[in-house]
Amino acid sequence: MRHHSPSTTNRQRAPSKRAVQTKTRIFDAAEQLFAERNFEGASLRDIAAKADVPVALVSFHGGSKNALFHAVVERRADALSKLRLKRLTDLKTSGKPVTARNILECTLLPHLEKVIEDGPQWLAYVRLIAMVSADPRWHDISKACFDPTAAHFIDELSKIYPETDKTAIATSYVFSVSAMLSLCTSTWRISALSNDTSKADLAGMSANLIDFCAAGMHSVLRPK
Amino acid sequence: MRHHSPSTTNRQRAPSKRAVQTKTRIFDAAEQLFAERNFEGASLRDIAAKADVPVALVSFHGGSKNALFHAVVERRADALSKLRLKRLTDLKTSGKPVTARNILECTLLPHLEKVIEDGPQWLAYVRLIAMVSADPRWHDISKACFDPTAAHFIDELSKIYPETDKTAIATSYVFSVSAMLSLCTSTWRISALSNDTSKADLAGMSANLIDFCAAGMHSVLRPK
DNA sequence: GTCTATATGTAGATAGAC
DNA sequence: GTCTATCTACATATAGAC
Repeated sequence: MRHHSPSTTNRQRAPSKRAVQTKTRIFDAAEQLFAERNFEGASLRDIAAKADVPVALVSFHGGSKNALFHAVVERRADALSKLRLKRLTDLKTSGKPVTARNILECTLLPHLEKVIEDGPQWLAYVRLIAMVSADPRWHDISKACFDPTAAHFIDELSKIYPETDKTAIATSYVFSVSAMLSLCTSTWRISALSNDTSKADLAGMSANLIDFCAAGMHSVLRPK
Repeated sequence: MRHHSPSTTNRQRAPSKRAVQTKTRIFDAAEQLFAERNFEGASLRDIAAKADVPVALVSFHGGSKNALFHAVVERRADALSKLRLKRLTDLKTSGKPVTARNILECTLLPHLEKVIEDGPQWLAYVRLIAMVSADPRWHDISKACFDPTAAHFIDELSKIYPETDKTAIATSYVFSVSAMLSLCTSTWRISALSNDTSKADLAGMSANLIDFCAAGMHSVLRPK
C-alpha cells in the first residue's frame, strides 16, 4: 500500500488538533533528517527522537518508512506546483511579454522565496528534492510530483522557440532547475570558494541565478 | 584513522597482482553501490556480493566503511584534477585567447569525456560526486578533493573579469559544475520531458552544456 | 491516538584458521 | 591475503495495554 492514512480507510472523525500537530512534528522531523542523511541514514528512531514522540507514533502517522518518505516529498509538491502555475497564469494575464526569462522566474523563484521567508523547513525540502532528483531509486516520485508541471513550462518555452527541438529545451530546463537547487545546497561552497565569510545572501544570489539561466537558455534555444 | 592501508603501517612487499585486482573489484563495486544507494543504503555485504568476495575482504582492503567511502571518492579525484589542470596549461600555452568559455571547457569536459569513453565506472563516479556535493555530511571530502582545483579556475576567471566580485564568479562556477553533474544524473529526466525515446546523446548534449554555461557566465560576470 | 514491549532481521566489525 | 564464524548493536515493524 503506497499511501498510508491512519486508522482504517473510512475515517470516522476529523483528527484532533493535537493529532495534527503531532503528525506535523513527525513530518517536519522526517523532512529534515531525510534531507540531511538520506533515506537509510535517517532511522525511524532518529525521527521519533527529533519529533519528541515514541517510535510507534511515527509508524502510526507515516505508515512504513517508504510510505513516510513518499508522503514527506508529496506534502509540499502540490503547494509548490500551484505557486508556479499561478505565477505563470498571472504573467500571461498581465499583458507583459512572455519571455524565457519570465518563464524561468515562474519556475525558479517560488521555491527560493519560500526558503527565504519560511526558513529551515523549505530549505530542507530543497535538499530533499535535490536528493530525490539525483537518486535513481526515487525517479518515480520525481516523475509523479514534478514532471507534469515541468512539461507545462517546457510547452510554454516551445511556443517562444518553435524552431528549437524539445530535447534542447528540456536540457536547458534541467540545467536551470539544478542550478537553483545547487544555489541552496551549495552556499557553503560558494562562500568557501570566494573567501566570503559573511552570511549568504540568497536574495542577491537569486538575481544572479536568473541572469545565468536566462542567458544560458537563450544561447541554447535561439535559432542558429 | 582516516586513511586505511592493508596490513601494518610499514608494508614489507608490494601487493600481488591478484590482490590489486581484488582491491580494484571491491572499489569498483563500492563506487557503483554508493552512487546508486548512498552511504547507508549500500551495505558492506552488498558490496562484497557485487565484487564476488567474502565480506571480510572488503574490510581488509577498505578499512572501516567510512574509510572505504573516503578512499573511493579520493581514488579518481587526483586523476580528474590533473586532467583539468593539464587542459588549462595546454590552453594557456596554445596562444589561443583565454576566454570564460575556454576555461569552462577545461573544467567541465574532462569528466564528461571519461564518462563517454570509459562508461559505467566514471558515470557512477559522477553520481557519487553529485551526492557528495549535496550532502552536508561529506563537505570535508568535497573541500579536500575539489576545492583547490576549483579555486585555481576561479582565479583564472578573475583575471578575465577583474572588476567582478569573487562571489559572483564562484556562484556561476558552482552553477556550471552542477549543470554538468545534472547532465549525467538526469538524462532520464531530459528524455522523459522531451518524449525522446532514443538513447541519450551525451556528446551532443555537452555542446549545449558549454553554450549554456558560457552564456550564463558571461551574463553574470560582465561589468554592468 | 498514544505508548511499552518485543519479535525478527540485518548491519558493521573482527578473531582466528588457513 | 583470504575466508568462516560470530559478537554486538541497532534497524523496522507490530501486538496489545491504556
